[in-house]
Amino acid sequence: MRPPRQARSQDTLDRLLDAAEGLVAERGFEDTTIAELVRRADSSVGAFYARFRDKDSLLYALYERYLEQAMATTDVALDPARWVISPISEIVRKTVPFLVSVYRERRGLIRAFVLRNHIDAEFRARRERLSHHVSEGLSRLLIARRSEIRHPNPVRAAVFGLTMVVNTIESAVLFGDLRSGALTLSDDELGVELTRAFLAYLGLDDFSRPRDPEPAES
Amino acid sequence: MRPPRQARSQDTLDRLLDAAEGLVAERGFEDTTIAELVRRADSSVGAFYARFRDKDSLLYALYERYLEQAMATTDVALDPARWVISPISEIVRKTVPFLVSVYRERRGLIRAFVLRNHIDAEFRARRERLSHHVSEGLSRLLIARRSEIRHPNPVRAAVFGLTMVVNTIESAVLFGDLRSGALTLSDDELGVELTRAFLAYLGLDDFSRPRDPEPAES
DNA sequence: TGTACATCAGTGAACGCGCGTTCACTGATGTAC
DNA sequence: TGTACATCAGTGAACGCGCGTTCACTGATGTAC
Repeated sequence: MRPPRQARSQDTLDRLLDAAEGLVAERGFEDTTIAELVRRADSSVGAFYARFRDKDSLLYALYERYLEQAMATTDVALDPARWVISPISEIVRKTVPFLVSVYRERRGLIRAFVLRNHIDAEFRARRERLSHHVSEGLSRLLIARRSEIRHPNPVRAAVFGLTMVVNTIESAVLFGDLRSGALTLSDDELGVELTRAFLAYLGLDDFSRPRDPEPAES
Repeated sequence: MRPPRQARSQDTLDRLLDAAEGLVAERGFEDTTIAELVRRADSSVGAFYARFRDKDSLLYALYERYLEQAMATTDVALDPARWVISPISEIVRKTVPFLVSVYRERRGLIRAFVLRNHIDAEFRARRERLSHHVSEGLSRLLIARRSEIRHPNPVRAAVFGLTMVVNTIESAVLFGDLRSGALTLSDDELGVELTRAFLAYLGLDDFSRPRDPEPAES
């Protein structure tokens, strides 16, 4: 992507990226044509190719922009200062449903990225940066509480558990699995089951074992 | 797909399907051209269009053939007679790694189907038949052993747990996640972790809780 | 058993459609002196 | 402060490539009488 030299072209670039994000979210990348994109951005085919080498590098640019945002969101969500007095169960109970909501909000865009990831190794390499960042942040929190975890390898449990959670969110939210057929779940129910699964997999001492009954009133 | 009327054309059809399966497994559906397909099948473009309405219906035909086989495999693998004396832990411990190996063996073909599922609702509808069949079979086994399960809704646990397992196998085996980066797992390790996760999620009474020590020798 | 005709099967060159990309040109902005 | 020139920015019609699909034609197989 050639950087703009004048404010005017920076403006054009912003309009192109915004229009692209909208179109990609609505109809996917393949079904977005350059002609339609420049029409929506009030620009022109030539202006597009002055900034981008080809259509693909547009998707790369969108992905970079998205990855930056996602990393920032991760930093906030997994900031240790935010969870100082929280046990793992609370962290997971709040973080997993939040992740579901993030995927839901940017469904179309993330879907386009995931589809591309499936067939493009270069794209996967960029995602790896984000995965690594998220795994680091989550591991940091969980490892500080490793005494709660009975899984023999807490780091592996954190990373693998997160992978399972993300994969399932992707299939459910992005591709509509679990929305019909034998088992149909709302986003809330999805969050609940994923939380349960993650906690159980980590092997929390106090999870999925019958709680002690509350002390009687009298 | 127009059915053949002569043995000769049945033969051609078989060659077309076999060649197609090979090519699709090697390079995916989009990157398989009709020209290449008929060359490999020792056939011709016209012969192809005498059987198939268009390129897409070829993939549908391959999918039907695959679904039949997968259902048959499921019937064998989840046959209650095979597991009469087995507790859930044994069923899961053997079934999950088997599932990993099935995905590994037919990686390319299944990958093409999954990619198509992501963008084609008609395709998803056909998969639903298989999903349902597998869920039924698994639920049958687990429900007969429901006293082992502490998850409040054993049927949901079986179906949702299976979904998580399948999603993770797809991302790992079909798309090479977990093959580099923070966490790298072999197929065997993948099977082990998925088994652990599934059993923990079901909430088996005797799972992921420290075993009683073996009685001392003396 | 043979003949005529209908239908099935197969061939591959040619067509055509959809888009991504190029390119010749006009206008705007920056810079040297 | 003004002039000349270079570079940046923008325009959109035209091009062209890759493949899926068609179609006019030849040959093989089945069937009626």
